[in-house]
Amino acid sequence: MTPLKNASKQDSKNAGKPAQNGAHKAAIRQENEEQILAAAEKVFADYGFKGATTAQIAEVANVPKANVHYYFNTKEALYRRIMEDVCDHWLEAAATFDNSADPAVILRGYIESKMDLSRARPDGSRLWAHEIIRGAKFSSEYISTTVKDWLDSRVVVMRGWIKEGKMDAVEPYSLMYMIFATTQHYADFGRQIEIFNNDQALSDAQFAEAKENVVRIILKGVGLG
Amino acid sequence: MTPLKNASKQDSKNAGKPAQNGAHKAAIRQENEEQILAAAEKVFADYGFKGATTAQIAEVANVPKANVHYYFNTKEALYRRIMEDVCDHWLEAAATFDNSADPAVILRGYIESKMDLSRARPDGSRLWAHEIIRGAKFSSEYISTTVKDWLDSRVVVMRGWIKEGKMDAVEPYSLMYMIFATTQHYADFGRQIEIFNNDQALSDAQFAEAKENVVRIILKGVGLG
DNA sequence: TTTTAACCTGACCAAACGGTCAAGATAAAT
DNA sequence: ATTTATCTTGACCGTTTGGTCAGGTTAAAA
Repeated sequence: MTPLKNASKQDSKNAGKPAQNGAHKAAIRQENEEQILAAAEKVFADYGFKGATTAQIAEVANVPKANVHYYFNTKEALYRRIMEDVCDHWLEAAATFDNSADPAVILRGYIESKMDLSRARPDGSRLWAHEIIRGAKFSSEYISTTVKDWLDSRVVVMRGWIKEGKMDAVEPYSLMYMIFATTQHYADFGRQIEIFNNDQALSDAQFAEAKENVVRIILKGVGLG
Repeated sequence: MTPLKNASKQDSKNAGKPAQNGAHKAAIRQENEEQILAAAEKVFADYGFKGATTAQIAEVANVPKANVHYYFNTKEALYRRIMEDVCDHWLEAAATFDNSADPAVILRGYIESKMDLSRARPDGSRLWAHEIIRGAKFSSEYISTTVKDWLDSRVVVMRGWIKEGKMDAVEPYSLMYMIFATTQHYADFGRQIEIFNNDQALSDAQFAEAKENVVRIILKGVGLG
């Protein structure tokens, strides 16, 4: 499988298309691309790569189907482009996991930023879930390099905390999987939570409470409470 | 949306088909149905309802496509039948959450049985994930009745524990969502965990360690450690 | 103003889709 | 032995799929 990201943003965005345009033309292109990308993210998030159709993406984007193929040659190219965006956002959340501060502060910050990401961009999380459930066909290289390197380095940091007696001797991988799972659950299983919440989406207050509960349980659970 | 389960197991299993057969014919039917169901669970788990194709199910089951439609009239009927099985298994795990014992024992037992279910039947969990991510189109009634009733009753039990000072004052819903998310993550995101584990599925020993870590973090996290 | 390059889209295509059916094969009931 | 009911499946059907393309429109460049 080819790598998810093997070209610069600019190259992949305008694959085989002009780079320099007049202001008006450029604006048209940008607006149409954004509209199609937003629609595709929704439809892919609902049905996954195989289940989504270009016709439905076009309908949601409110453009003719042929226009979708004008801006993004193939369904796969469109999917890859969106996966890049999702990965970029994930990396932003990952960056909050620095190691310049107190373990409790670091973990809290990371959990909170992942919860916020689930709240702000649930479709990205759901799309990622589809991708992994299906076997990470498009993104296994990205996971085994970028994400794994990041994860392994955090695991080293945490083993340091454990050795220094700052944290309980829990397996860092298990802890990280728990953080991934719990934070993303609020996006991926948002519909289920909504049903449990009497068919109403969580209010901002409810979500804030959930976030605080997640932080508290995990921090205390690893001896940082 | 029609209810997921509106007929007895026997009725839906042999929908419009004979109930009494000679031993040989009955054996043939049972074997073919099992083969098709097993194949369908895999394919639906990979691609979801819309993304899965009856041709692929037939290929995995090693029967002609027409035979799939002979035993299960439509793709939807086949999907519903498998969802029923998944729900039945979930109910078994749910049953381990009794309230006749110590809170720590109860929670440990429930978490462990959910982890074991993820290990033993990952496809069922992945299929459920597809169903919810997509918006619970087929199962919203089941969730809002059977599952919600079960969940709410456990929440009441936990609020009792909190009032009696046996457990920290965490929001029970947040705790349950964390248990759902973390335990199911080992099935739904199994491929990702595999990649992090140097492209090797977790060994029995690794999984047992993960299970123990999950139990320990959660129990301590809610003051039951 | 003319030319050129980009944008737009209805109509179309081959392949894949869920589902049907007639006709043959097999086994149970008579 | 004959009838009856079930199992089996290649061939087929109408629809949907991802993708193409000719020919038109629009705006930037010359």
